[in-house]
Amino acid sequence: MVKSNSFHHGDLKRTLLDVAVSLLDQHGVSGVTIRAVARSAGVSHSAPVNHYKDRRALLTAIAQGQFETILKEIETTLLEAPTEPKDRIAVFANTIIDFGFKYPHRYHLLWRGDLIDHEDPALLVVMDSIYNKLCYEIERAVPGANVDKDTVAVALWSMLHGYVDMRLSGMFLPANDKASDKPRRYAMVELFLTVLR
Amino acid sequence: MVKSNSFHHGDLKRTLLDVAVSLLDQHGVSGVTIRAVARSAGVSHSAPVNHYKDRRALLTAIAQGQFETILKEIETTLLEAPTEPKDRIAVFANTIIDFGFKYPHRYHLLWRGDLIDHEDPALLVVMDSIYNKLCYEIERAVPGANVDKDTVAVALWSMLHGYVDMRLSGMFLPANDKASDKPRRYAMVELFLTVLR
DNA sequence: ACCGGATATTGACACAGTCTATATTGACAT
DNA sequence: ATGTCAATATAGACTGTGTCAATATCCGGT
Repeated sequence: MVKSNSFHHGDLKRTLLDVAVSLLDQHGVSGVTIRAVARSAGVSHSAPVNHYKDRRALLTAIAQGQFETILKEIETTLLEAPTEPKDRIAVFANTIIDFGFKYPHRYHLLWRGDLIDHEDPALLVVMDSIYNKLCYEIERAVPGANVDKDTVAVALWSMLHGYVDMRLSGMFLPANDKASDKPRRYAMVELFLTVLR
Repeated sequence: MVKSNSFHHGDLKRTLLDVAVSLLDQHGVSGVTIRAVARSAGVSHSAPVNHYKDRRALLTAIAQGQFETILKEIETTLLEAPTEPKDRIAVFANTIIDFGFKYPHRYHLLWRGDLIDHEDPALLVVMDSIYNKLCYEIERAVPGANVDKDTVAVALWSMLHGYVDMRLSGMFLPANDKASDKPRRYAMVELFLTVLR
């Protein structure tokens, strides 16, 4: 049941989530407290517990939603991407890096295993979807080659995550992200793609 | 001034640091609170302020010490490493990955730019030392090649950090870290090294 | 009309970081 | 030895947090 219920507050659950993302963008994850979210939504400090039992549950919901956004972005971009395998693999890289730089605090939250529930089924589903899509494109790129597809996928995603994470942390400054021309690409990604073939 | 002072407590500053690292290993960074450290050192909750003005200052000191440990480990290992450039580059990879798996909570702290002072001079010095050492070995590996050394260095370190960070976060499970035989190497690292030449 | 479950509020508790005021200690000059 | 001063340690207070329990309020169905 639980249709689009309207009570004191029309669909507070959704409102809480939106407000939480907004606070996240503005102040980072430390600014996303149950009480701050409640304040910002105009409800009592204890109202959110009916919709998210924990701070952890709230943050997990945010993460899940953001992973879904990334997945959707990858899917739509792939629709109009070239058929050249390396171009398609670059779509993953570009999407992830761009998302990280555009929404630094959201990106950081995605990998805060200490703050979110990394066993959450919905979360695992969407992460697996992204990973499997990546593996599929890698398989297309090097059909019979004697490289382990999982190794390539993990190595690539590791590089992407590590780069974004270190850059966003403010601790890794050597600025060298000159993107090249046509379809925007990062030098690092192009370098990595030379391992294929 | 400030020789090895002994007051109520012989060298409390050092004791606080040791206790903090111990708490970090046991309970993660969230367990390293000023008050918990003070309790564990047997002093009042406000005593640490004389040595570390902040929680941030304390955590920064921990991070700096750990980076120095890593640097020292790399240096000593390089002394008895083969002269083959790829082997020497692998020393960086192995040291960082191994450290991460051995001390997960310490590793995580190293990149928590929101918790430590990433402008701290001592911190920057040791990080630069590691980075420059890595660049030096990369330069040796591909002397005149038309690849940007910084791009390679950043790409490699990104991959290492991303891999360790995702594995430690508990959110990236595809287990594929089969190390190969001789000098222990990670498949991912070997894959990456194929981009050189 | 009313009843039950979902939803929201209020208040309390323990813990955190940080600040201020105060007390203690040790070294050093007199 | 005495007194002074800075470094060091303590105690207390303030605000903010997550979480829980008790209570109040509203909605949909009977």
